[in-house]
Amino acid sequence: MLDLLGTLERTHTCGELRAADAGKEVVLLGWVNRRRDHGNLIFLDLRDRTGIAQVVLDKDLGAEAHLKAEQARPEYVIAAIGKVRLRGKDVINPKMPTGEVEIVASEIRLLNDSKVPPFSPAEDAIGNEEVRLKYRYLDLRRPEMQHNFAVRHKVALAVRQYLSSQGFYEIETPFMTRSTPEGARDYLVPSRVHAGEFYALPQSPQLFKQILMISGFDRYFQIARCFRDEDLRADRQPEFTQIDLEMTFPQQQTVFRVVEGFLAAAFAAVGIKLPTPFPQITYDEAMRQFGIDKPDLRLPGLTDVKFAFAANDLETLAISPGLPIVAVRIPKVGELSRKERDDNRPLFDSRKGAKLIDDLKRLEKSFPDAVNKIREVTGAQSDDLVVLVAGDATAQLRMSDTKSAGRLSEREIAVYSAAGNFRVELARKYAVRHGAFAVTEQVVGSPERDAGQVDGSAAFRPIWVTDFPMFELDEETGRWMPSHHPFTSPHEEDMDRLVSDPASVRARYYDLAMNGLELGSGSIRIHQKAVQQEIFRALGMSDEEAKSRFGFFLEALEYGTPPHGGIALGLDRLVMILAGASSLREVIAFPKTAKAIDLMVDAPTPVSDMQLRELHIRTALKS
RNA sequence: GGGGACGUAGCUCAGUUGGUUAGAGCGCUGCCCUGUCACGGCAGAGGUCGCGGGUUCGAGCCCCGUCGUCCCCGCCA
Repeated sequence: MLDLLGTLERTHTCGELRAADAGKEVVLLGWVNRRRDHGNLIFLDLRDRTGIAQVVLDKDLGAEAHLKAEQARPEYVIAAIGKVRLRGKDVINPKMPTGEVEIVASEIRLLNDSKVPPFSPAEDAIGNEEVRLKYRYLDLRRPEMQHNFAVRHKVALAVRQYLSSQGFYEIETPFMTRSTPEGARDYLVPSRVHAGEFYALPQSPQLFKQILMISGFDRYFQIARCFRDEDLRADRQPEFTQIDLEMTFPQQQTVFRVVEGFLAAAFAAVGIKLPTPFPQITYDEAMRQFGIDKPDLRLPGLTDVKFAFAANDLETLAISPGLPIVAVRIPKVGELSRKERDDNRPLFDSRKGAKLIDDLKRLEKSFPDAVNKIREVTGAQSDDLVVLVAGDATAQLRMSDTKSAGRLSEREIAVYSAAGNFRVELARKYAVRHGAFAVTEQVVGSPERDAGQVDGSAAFRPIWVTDFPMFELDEETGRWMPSHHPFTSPHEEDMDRLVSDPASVRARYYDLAMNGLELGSGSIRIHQKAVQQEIFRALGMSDEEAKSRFGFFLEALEYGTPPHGGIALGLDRLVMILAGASSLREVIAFPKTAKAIDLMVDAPTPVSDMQLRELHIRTALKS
């Protein structure tokens, strides 16, 4: 028989009781985490969001309460009414925050029972994502998940407070909008009223926020849901949340200061000091130093070692003399065995003409001076792993090697990124040995975070990457594509090369990377209609096409559009970093599987013919 | 669209060269137990080996197909 709550009210949460509360009459409400039944003495661990408290039932002190406790099972919802008591010295549990006290219950009410759960929220070790996602409410009861969402809440709140203090208005934009067939695939919403027509869910509020600037709101932000119908990854969900902001009259640095401000506030909210300002690097420099546009600064970058070789060395080694030679150094990994090197070979991408030299010992036999210089210039300690990446002189490639004004050529980028990606792979594989990632885990898991400010300067390494190329060549179509989106402003002094040398045009586009993850990207936008039209043309879009897709926006640009710019940061990814999680699913309450299915509500589903008829839709499925 | 890993009790997993009645730990049920906190002790229940087909005297194990979960490539302006 279940009991009624009646007029009972909670006096304390389970996690808050301390020695100072001894003697208080309390009412605790929560879930039975565990029951330890000693016969005439029963211990119930009562759990709520705040923690766990031990409730004691002594048959001699109350047979009725004891009987209720005997009936209680894991995940029953109960009320424990009684008195807080200091535990005896020998039965204090130092592992629990509430371990110095216990509640001697005079009454237990069983408010609800529970089937035996498919897995226990009380257990630390949890597997099988399928079961976790199906019974998501049980999974979310686990303290770890509760913690992740506490972090998420605190971060979102800190961001709102900071941005509000800087004059930003939070303004919502529509979920049902128009499809703009660039970029990712849209999720579509059929219109009942307009047969055969569809709304699209926004991939981002991009054009709306620009129009809010045209509308004179000066500074806008939104914690905005975005939708992209593309295949999933551990760090990609079909719907995700961005901290989206836009402001009028910004310099790039203005945007940076705002973002640094709210990130520092967000980190502070979870007890971590994040130093500002963040370092900045241009895209070209990032490629040269890290071989990737989202550098992980927790490990050393690439080192240019071309100087160490003479021209005929390169010939002997079949290395392209015109391409860079860089060293990848991973500290403390030690010398690799033949087998380890063979195992690592598939992690190296040689498809675009990059060549890996991973046996420095062997190289040293023929080129002792070169290897010496390399060890010196990379600052390699004796237990550091060093490998070389260069251009393969024997590679047959149909890739343009034309350099445009001062920028990296495609083949140079190919060598750098082969090295950069290999660096990331090695870093991931040998994380235990180099220990650079453990620093982050330590800070994330540090219990001192609640008390005060933990130094995050070594654990979290943000960096701004600036001056991306305006366009990228689409290898399939041979068309120039915008690196970011077509509303990004080119550098004013590069404008005259839009047609003559598009590859050399730099965009006022910037990324924020942290620990090798892309956290966000933004740009200073185009605010003059003529420039916007020119960009559309450079992208191979006819004026008619531009008008039919973005006519409303081009028109808005005609009515006094102020210079403006902004950025969007992935809230889910940010929380993932701060929670020390390895998947977005750990920080999204109701995520979808890799096939974009919600296992709890079982979505998507077929709908009735009636519904389809109203929407003027017929499915093309073969039955 | 492609590649890889996994799928055996409610959960985590073992299962040898294809061979009799498929195991362990946790959980669950019952009984015992007054200081446990991953309580302990005794006894017990619990299996469509993801699903379908094939090979074989015989399949959890081999083959083909299929479904699901995860990771990656493509994709994600």
